[in-house]
Amino acid sequence: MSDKNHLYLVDGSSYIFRAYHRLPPLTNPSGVPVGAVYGYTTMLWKLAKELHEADGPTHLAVILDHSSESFRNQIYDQYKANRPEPPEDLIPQFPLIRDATRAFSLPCIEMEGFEADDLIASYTEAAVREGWDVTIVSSDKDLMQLIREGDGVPQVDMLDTMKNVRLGIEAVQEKFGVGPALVGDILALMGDSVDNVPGVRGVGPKTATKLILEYGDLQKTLVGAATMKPSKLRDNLIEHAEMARLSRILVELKRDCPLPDPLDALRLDAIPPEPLKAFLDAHGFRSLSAKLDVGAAPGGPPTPPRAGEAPAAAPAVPSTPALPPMPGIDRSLYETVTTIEALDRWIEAARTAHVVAVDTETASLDSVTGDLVGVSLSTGPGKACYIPLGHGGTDMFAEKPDQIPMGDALGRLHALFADEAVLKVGHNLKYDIGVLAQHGLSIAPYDDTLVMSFALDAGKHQHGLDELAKLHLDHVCLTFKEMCGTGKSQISFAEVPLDRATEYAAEDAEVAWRLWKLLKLRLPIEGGTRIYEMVDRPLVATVETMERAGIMVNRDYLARLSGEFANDMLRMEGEIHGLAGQPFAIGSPKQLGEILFDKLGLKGGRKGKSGVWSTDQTELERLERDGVPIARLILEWRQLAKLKSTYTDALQEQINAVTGRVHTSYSLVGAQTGRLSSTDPNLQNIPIRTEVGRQIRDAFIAAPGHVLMAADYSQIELRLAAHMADVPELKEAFAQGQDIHAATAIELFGEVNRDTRGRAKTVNFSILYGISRWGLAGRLEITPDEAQALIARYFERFPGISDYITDTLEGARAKGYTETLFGRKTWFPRIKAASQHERQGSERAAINAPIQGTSADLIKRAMARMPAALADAGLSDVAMLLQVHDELVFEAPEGQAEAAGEVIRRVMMGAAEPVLKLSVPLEVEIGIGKSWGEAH
DNA sequence: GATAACTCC
DNA sequence: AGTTCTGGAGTTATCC
Repeated sequence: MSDKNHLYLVDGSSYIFRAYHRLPPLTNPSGVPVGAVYGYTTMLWKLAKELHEADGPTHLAVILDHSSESFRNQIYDQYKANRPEPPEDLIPQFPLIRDATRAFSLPCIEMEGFEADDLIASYTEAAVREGWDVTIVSSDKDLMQLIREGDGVPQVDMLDTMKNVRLGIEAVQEKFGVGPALVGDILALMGDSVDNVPGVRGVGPKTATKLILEYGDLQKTLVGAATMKPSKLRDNLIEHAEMARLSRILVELKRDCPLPDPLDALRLDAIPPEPLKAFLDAHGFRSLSAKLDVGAAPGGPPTPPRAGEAPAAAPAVPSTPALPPMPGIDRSLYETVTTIEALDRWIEAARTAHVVAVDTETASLDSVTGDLVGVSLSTGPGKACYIPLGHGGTDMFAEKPDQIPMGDALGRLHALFADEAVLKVGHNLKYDIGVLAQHGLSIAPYDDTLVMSFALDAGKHQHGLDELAKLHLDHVCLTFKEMCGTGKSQISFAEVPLDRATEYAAEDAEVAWRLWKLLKLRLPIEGGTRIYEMVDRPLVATVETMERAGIMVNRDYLARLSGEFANDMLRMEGEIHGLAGQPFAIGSPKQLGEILFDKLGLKGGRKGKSGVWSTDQTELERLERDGVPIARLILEWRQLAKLKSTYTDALQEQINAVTGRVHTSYSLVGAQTGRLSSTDPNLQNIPIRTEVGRQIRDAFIAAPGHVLMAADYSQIELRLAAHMADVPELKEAFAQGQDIHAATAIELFGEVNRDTRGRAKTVNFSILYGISRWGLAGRLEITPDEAQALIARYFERFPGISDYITDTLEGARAKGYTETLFGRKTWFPRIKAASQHERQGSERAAINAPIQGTSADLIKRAMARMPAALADAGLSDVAMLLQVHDELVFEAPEGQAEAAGEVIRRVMMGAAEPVLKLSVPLEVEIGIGKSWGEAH
C-alpha cells in the first residue's frame, strides 16, 4: 500500500441494528442499555487502530441517517412505511452512538432529506474522483452497488466488521450473480419488505438474477416479458412492471448530494485520549478503558515499542521453526538388510541415536491377521534400511529371495522395540503395533507422527504420510499403487522385488523420521504438547489393544435376522408395487422420485441440485402425514434394506476367520474435533433407536462365561456446555440431578409437559450446534419469528451461552482455531471465507468443536487410564472392547462384573482430574448383559 | 466416483 | 437485518 489516501465510510445506522441483535443486552452503570453502543465502540476502536496500516484508513467518517423521511418518500409515500419501531432498549442508544463518535473525535455526518446510503454514495464518488481508495464499513446489500475496481485493483470495497470480511467484486458476483452495475436492477425486481420497496411479486433473488442474466437488464426484462412463454412469472412481470420501475428509482443511490464536510476534513489523526477516556469510563467499558491507560490509544500518539511486547491483534501463527539444513531424500542410499550382521549394525545405530523410525509392511491391510512382509528402520536423513522377512509368500517350496529368517530377525528387533532408552517413531504406529503384536513384540516408548500432526494441525489438512511429506518436506513419496498396482492386477507387497520394496519401505521410515524431527519441535512452541502427551499419544496403544480384542458376534442369529428381513421386504415390495401400479426399483431414489411425484402426481416435492426428486426421510414423513400410505411402506422397506445390507449381511462377512470376532479399526485422526471414528466395520453406528434396529445389538455377545458391560456418560455435552459457558441455572440443575430438559422447559415456557420438554430438548441441542432461526423453526415446526423469539429467550435466560458463542466465534476468527478445555486445537481455515455459506458452516462447527472436542478428550483420558486401573484392582481379565463417543463397552468374566463396574465408573467420572475441576458432576450409567442390547 | 439414502453420538 | 440445511462420523446402493 502506498501513501494513497484511503477513506473509510462507516454506515453507523445499519451497524447499530446489527450490533443490537448480535450482542448481549449490556447496561452501563446507570442502567442504560448499551450493548449496541459497546459493539459500535469496539468497532471504531479497531478501525482507528488500523490507521496507516496496509489497507487501513487515512480518512474516516461515520455516516448516520438523519431521520426516517427522505426524498424517496416524495416519490413513493409507502417507502419504509411499514418499518417497525426500533426495539425499546435500542432507542436510548441512538444518541449514544453520536456521543461515542464524538468521543473518538471523528466526524459524524448526516443530512436532512438524505439517507446514509446516499451520503455514502456521494462521498465515495467524490473520493474516487480524487483518486482515493474507499472502504464502506457496512453489510447493507444495497451498498454493494458501489463496489468497484480500477485495472483489477479494488477502488471501493466493503468491510463487514462483525464477520471480519472484505467484500469485493467477487462477493457481489457471488451474491447477486452480476456485477455492481446491475445490482440495482436485481434489487428492484426483488423488492425489499423491510424498506417496503415493492419489486415484482413472486420474484426473489434467484429469479431476479436469472432474469437479468437472460435479458441483460431490468428494462429489457420488463419489455421481454411480453414474449415469454405463459407463466405466473410472465403475468407478474407484466402486471408489476411499473412497480419494478418505481423500485429501480427507490434503490438507486444518489451520488451527488452536497457534501456537508469536505473530504480533507475527514483526515484520521491521532485520537485525543481524554474525551475517549471519559466516555469509556462513563459507560463502564472497562477493558477498553484499561487499554487506554497503558497508552494504547487507537491510532493515538505513537508509543515507543517496548521490548518483548507483541501487538495484541497479531494472530498466534508461529513461523515454522528452523531445522538444521538437511540433504534431500535420496532413495539410492537405502540398504536392503539380508544378514544378521547387517541387522545388528542397524540395531546398534538405533541404540546410539536413541531414536529410530519404524515401518512395517504387510501382505494385507488387516493388522490383526495380515502377514508381516518386512520392517524398515531409519536413524536419520539418508540413513534407512529395509529388512525383508516374508517376501515370496508363505509357500514353503516357492523360490524366495535371500532374507533373514523371520524368527531370528524378530528376536533381535524385540529387544530394540522394548528398549526404554530408544524412542520408536512411526506414522500411524497403531497399525505397526498391531502387526508386531501378532509375533509377540511390543513397542515402547513411541511417538506417532500421524497423531502429532493431528494435535497441531487438525482441520488444516489431512495427515497421511505422503501428504505431510509433500507439505512439510516438499518431497513426493513413492506410492503403494506404484509398488503393487490397483484393482484386479494388484499384487501383494510380498511379491514386490526387493530393490523396489526397499526404496518404498525405507523411504517411509526416513520420511517419518524427518517429520518427527519437525513436529516434535513444533509441539511445545504451538501448545500441542499437552493434548498429545496427556490424551492422544497414550491412547494409540490402548486403542490398538481394543481393536485386537475385537467383539464376539452371533453369526447364526444375524443370518436368521437377514432371512426375516428379506421376507418382510419381499412382502412390502409387492404392496409398494401394487400401490405404484407398476414394478420399479424401490432402492433407486431416482425411480422412486419419478413414481411418487411424476406418475402418482403427489404434491409438494422438492428437487435436489442434480434435478432428481428428493425422497428422503423428511419428505416421505411429510407425505405420510398427508395421508399417502405408500410413504410409510417405503420408509419401512428402506430401513430394512439398510439394516440387512449394512448390518445383518455385512457384519457376518466381517467376522475374522482366525479370531472368530469382529475387529473394527479406529482412527484417532478421523474427526476434526478429536473424536474417534470407526471403520471396517463401523461399530459406532450400530442401530439402537428403533425396535427392529435394536435387534442388531443383540448379535454382539459376550464370550462364554463372560458378560458385556456398557458404560455411558449421561448428557456429557450439555454438562460441558453448562460448565464451559458458565450457566448457573444449568449447573445447578445438574448438581441436583434434575432433568435438564425439563429445567430448560421451565425457563423457556414456564411449565413442563411432554411437549415443552421435547421442545426444550431440541432447543438445548440446536443452540450448541449454532442453529439458525430457520433451522430451529423447521425442527419445531414453528415460524422463524417464533424460533427467533425462543432463541432470544434462551439467551436471555442463559446469557452465558450467548457469551460463549460470541467469544468462541471471536476467538476462532482472531486465532483461526478453537480449543477444548484440554487445549486441543481445531483449525477453521474457512471461517473468513468470502462465501457466506462456507463461513457460516465454519461458524457452526466452531461453536460445537470445543464442546464435542472436550467430551472426546474426557473419554479418551478415561480410556487411556482404564487398563492400568483395572489391572491395579486385580481385574486384568476385563477387556475394554468398544468406544462409541460417550460409551465404553467392556467384556468381563461373569464374577468380576460388579468390581469392574466400580473401577469403570470411578475412572470415567474422574476423567477430568487432576488437571481440571469441572463445575458440574459427570454421571456414568452402567448396564450389564449377555449381549450389547441387553447391557443397555 | 458422485450422490442420496440410511445408521450412530 | 438478509437469509435457509444444527455439529461430528461411515457404509451401501444406484447411476454415470
